[in-house]
Amino acid sequence: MNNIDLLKNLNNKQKEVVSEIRKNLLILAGAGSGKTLVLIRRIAWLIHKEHCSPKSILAVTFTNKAALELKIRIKLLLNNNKKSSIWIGTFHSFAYYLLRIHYSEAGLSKNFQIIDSYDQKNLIKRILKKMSLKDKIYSIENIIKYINNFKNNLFNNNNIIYKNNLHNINLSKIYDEYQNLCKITEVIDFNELILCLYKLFLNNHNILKIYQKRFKNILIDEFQDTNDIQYKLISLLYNKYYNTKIVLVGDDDQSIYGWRGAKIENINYFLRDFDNVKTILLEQNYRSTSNILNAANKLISYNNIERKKKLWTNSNNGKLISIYYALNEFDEAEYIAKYIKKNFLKKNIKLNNCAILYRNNAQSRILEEIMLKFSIPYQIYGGIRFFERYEIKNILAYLRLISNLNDDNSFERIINVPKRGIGLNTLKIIKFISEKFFLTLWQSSIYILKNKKYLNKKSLNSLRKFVNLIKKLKNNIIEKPLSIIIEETIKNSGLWDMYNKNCLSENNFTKIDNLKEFINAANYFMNISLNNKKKNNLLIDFLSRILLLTDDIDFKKKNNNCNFIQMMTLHASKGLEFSKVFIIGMEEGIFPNKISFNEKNINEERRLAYVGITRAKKKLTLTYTKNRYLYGKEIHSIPSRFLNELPKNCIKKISHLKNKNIFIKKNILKDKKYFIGQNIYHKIFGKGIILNIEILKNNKKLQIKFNNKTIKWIISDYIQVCILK
DNA sequence: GCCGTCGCATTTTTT
DNA sequence: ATGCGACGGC
Repeated sequence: MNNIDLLKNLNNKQKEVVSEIRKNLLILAGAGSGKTLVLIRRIAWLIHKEHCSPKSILAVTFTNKAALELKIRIKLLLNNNKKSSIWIGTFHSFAYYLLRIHYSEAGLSKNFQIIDSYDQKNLIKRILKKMSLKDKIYSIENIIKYINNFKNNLFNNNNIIYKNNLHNINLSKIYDEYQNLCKITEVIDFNELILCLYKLFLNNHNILKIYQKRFKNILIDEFQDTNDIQYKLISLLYNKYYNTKIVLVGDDDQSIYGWRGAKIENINYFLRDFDNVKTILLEQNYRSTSNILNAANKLISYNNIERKKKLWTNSNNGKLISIYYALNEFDEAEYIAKYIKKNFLKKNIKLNNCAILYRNNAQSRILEEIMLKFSIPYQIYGGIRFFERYEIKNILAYLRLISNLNDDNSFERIINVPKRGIGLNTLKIIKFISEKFFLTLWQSSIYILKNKKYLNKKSLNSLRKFVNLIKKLKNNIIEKPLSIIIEETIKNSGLWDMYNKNCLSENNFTKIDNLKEFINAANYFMNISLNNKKKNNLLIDFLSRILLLTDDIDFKKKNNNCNFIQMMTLHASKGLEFSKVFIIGMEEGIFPNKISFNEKNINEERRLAYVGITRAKKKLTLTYTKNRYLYGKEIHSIPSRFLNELPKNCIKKISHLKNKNIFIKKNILKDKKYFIGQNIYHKIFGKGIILNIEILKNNKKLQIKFNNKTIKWIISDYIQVCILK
């Protein structure tokens, strides 16, 4: 391999990225500008042209999927069958990897486990219950935000200050208790992973030095989505006297994780804090038609922020962007289903290159329903992930408990699953003792079994049975392969029987299926870690690793050759591309989401729309509805402001609403019903539209927006249905 | 201790 | 519409 190959088919800017090795680089890479290709070529360049050791390269991606893609493509390019020693992964897996090695210097226990956001929530719930704080300020969402912000911003929690000082005191009490419980149950959360590594480096210069010396080439992808602590971590790893070279790749227009603490400003900080930085703009888009690109550019220009770059393309106009106005979300889904039938299935065109994107996961439900009805094969990314399923959580809890008896989270989860006669009262006693003597729930149970006075005979018996079961399961794991351990734990714990008993019910059938799938996952994991030296740690490693892998390694045989339409949230679509893209629910309140109706957040929503639009290569369809069911009620929707921000010459509007309106009107008149969005007439106030309906005893109360823009609640008796064209 | 029922609140995005 | 917590009857 020579340098000519590595620069082949690249534009001048791209060539610069691949071959400029004397400077730190800030690459502002627009959507579809060949970013991944360039990254891969650069890594190859470092190895082949500059003779850097693969071990000197650290490549951090945002998701595991991106990491996997990078790994595969590099392997292909390097034509190398050996296991590559380039370190590629997410910040979280990087932190995990190092903390496993340096656990003791980091102040962690040897077998520490990671908790995901679900466990985090449970833990906080338990703390709140214990402290009996009921105020709305102590809602779980708020507490999670507080704790995560606290960690992401290195304890500078300036943005959360409540007027009432008691709140601050309580919040910090909750925080301390949370940290304390994590410590004694030997678990750490996602943010703590990064924070812990940061502190490790900060307090142990000898360790930091090892990695500064090793990682001379640092590449960070999706830099716009890094947070404070990640930025600090990068800064620590960088040592100009060791000649470290950093390449940051990002796109300020695609920053969509502000709610998770991501700071676009990091891009500017990098320019401010680092020497010898060269900024390179990748502005040529190789993905989309110019209609799609123009629409994206126009839309994002409404953010009124100075634009660092502007995408352009050589490709032709292509098809117009369709905007479909649907009656409601069912009509919306049916339109897509019919489109797919007509343009894909009947023509035998594969669906893989086709995606439906939505703002929130709940929107996928109707889609699923309709796709099933029209027999269109689909595949959903995200949503309830495999490892978040109830049955999987249960087996995970058993495995975690037997590898760490002090894992209270897991203990509490499965002490009575399946039912074994240990109810709330027994649990209360166990908790009471644990608090009194500063014991974990497991230790407390042992204590109670010794000092029989705390429980009656029946309860004691049930508890003893449980403790013995766990001991038996624990003894069983010695000297056995991982998948066998898991299989036997599923069977011996009683979980299998619990779901198998009435497997006639569809629900339990899939649950059993998922458990089998979980065993497969363990097998898969065993195979890829075959060269691991220590078998004892395999279970512990497996349990933590899978939490970090949640997003993409869906063990349900994802086969790219299969013919499925892809469905996912806009967030999940980042970094992907499809020939044909639908974005649904283009309505105020949904997209942009109503929680984001302020300037800062609206900008992020707009960037999200930008991300969605730029996923499309050839054809884009946006849909919105007239009415939508929300929280069990039908509401009248208002078209998303983003629709108005698209250039008129790039779009084409489609609606079959007129026909549908007439059809419905007939029904309504027959049933004497009112519906939201219906046009009505009032003797005094004139014409108006129904916004909301409330049912009274004998008639209905209607909220109506009249043509003079006033909104009133009116009893239905005084209203006449008005037939409009 | 278990199970069914009622009423209440809750709907953003994810490593 | 769904899901969770509280409550009461068995």
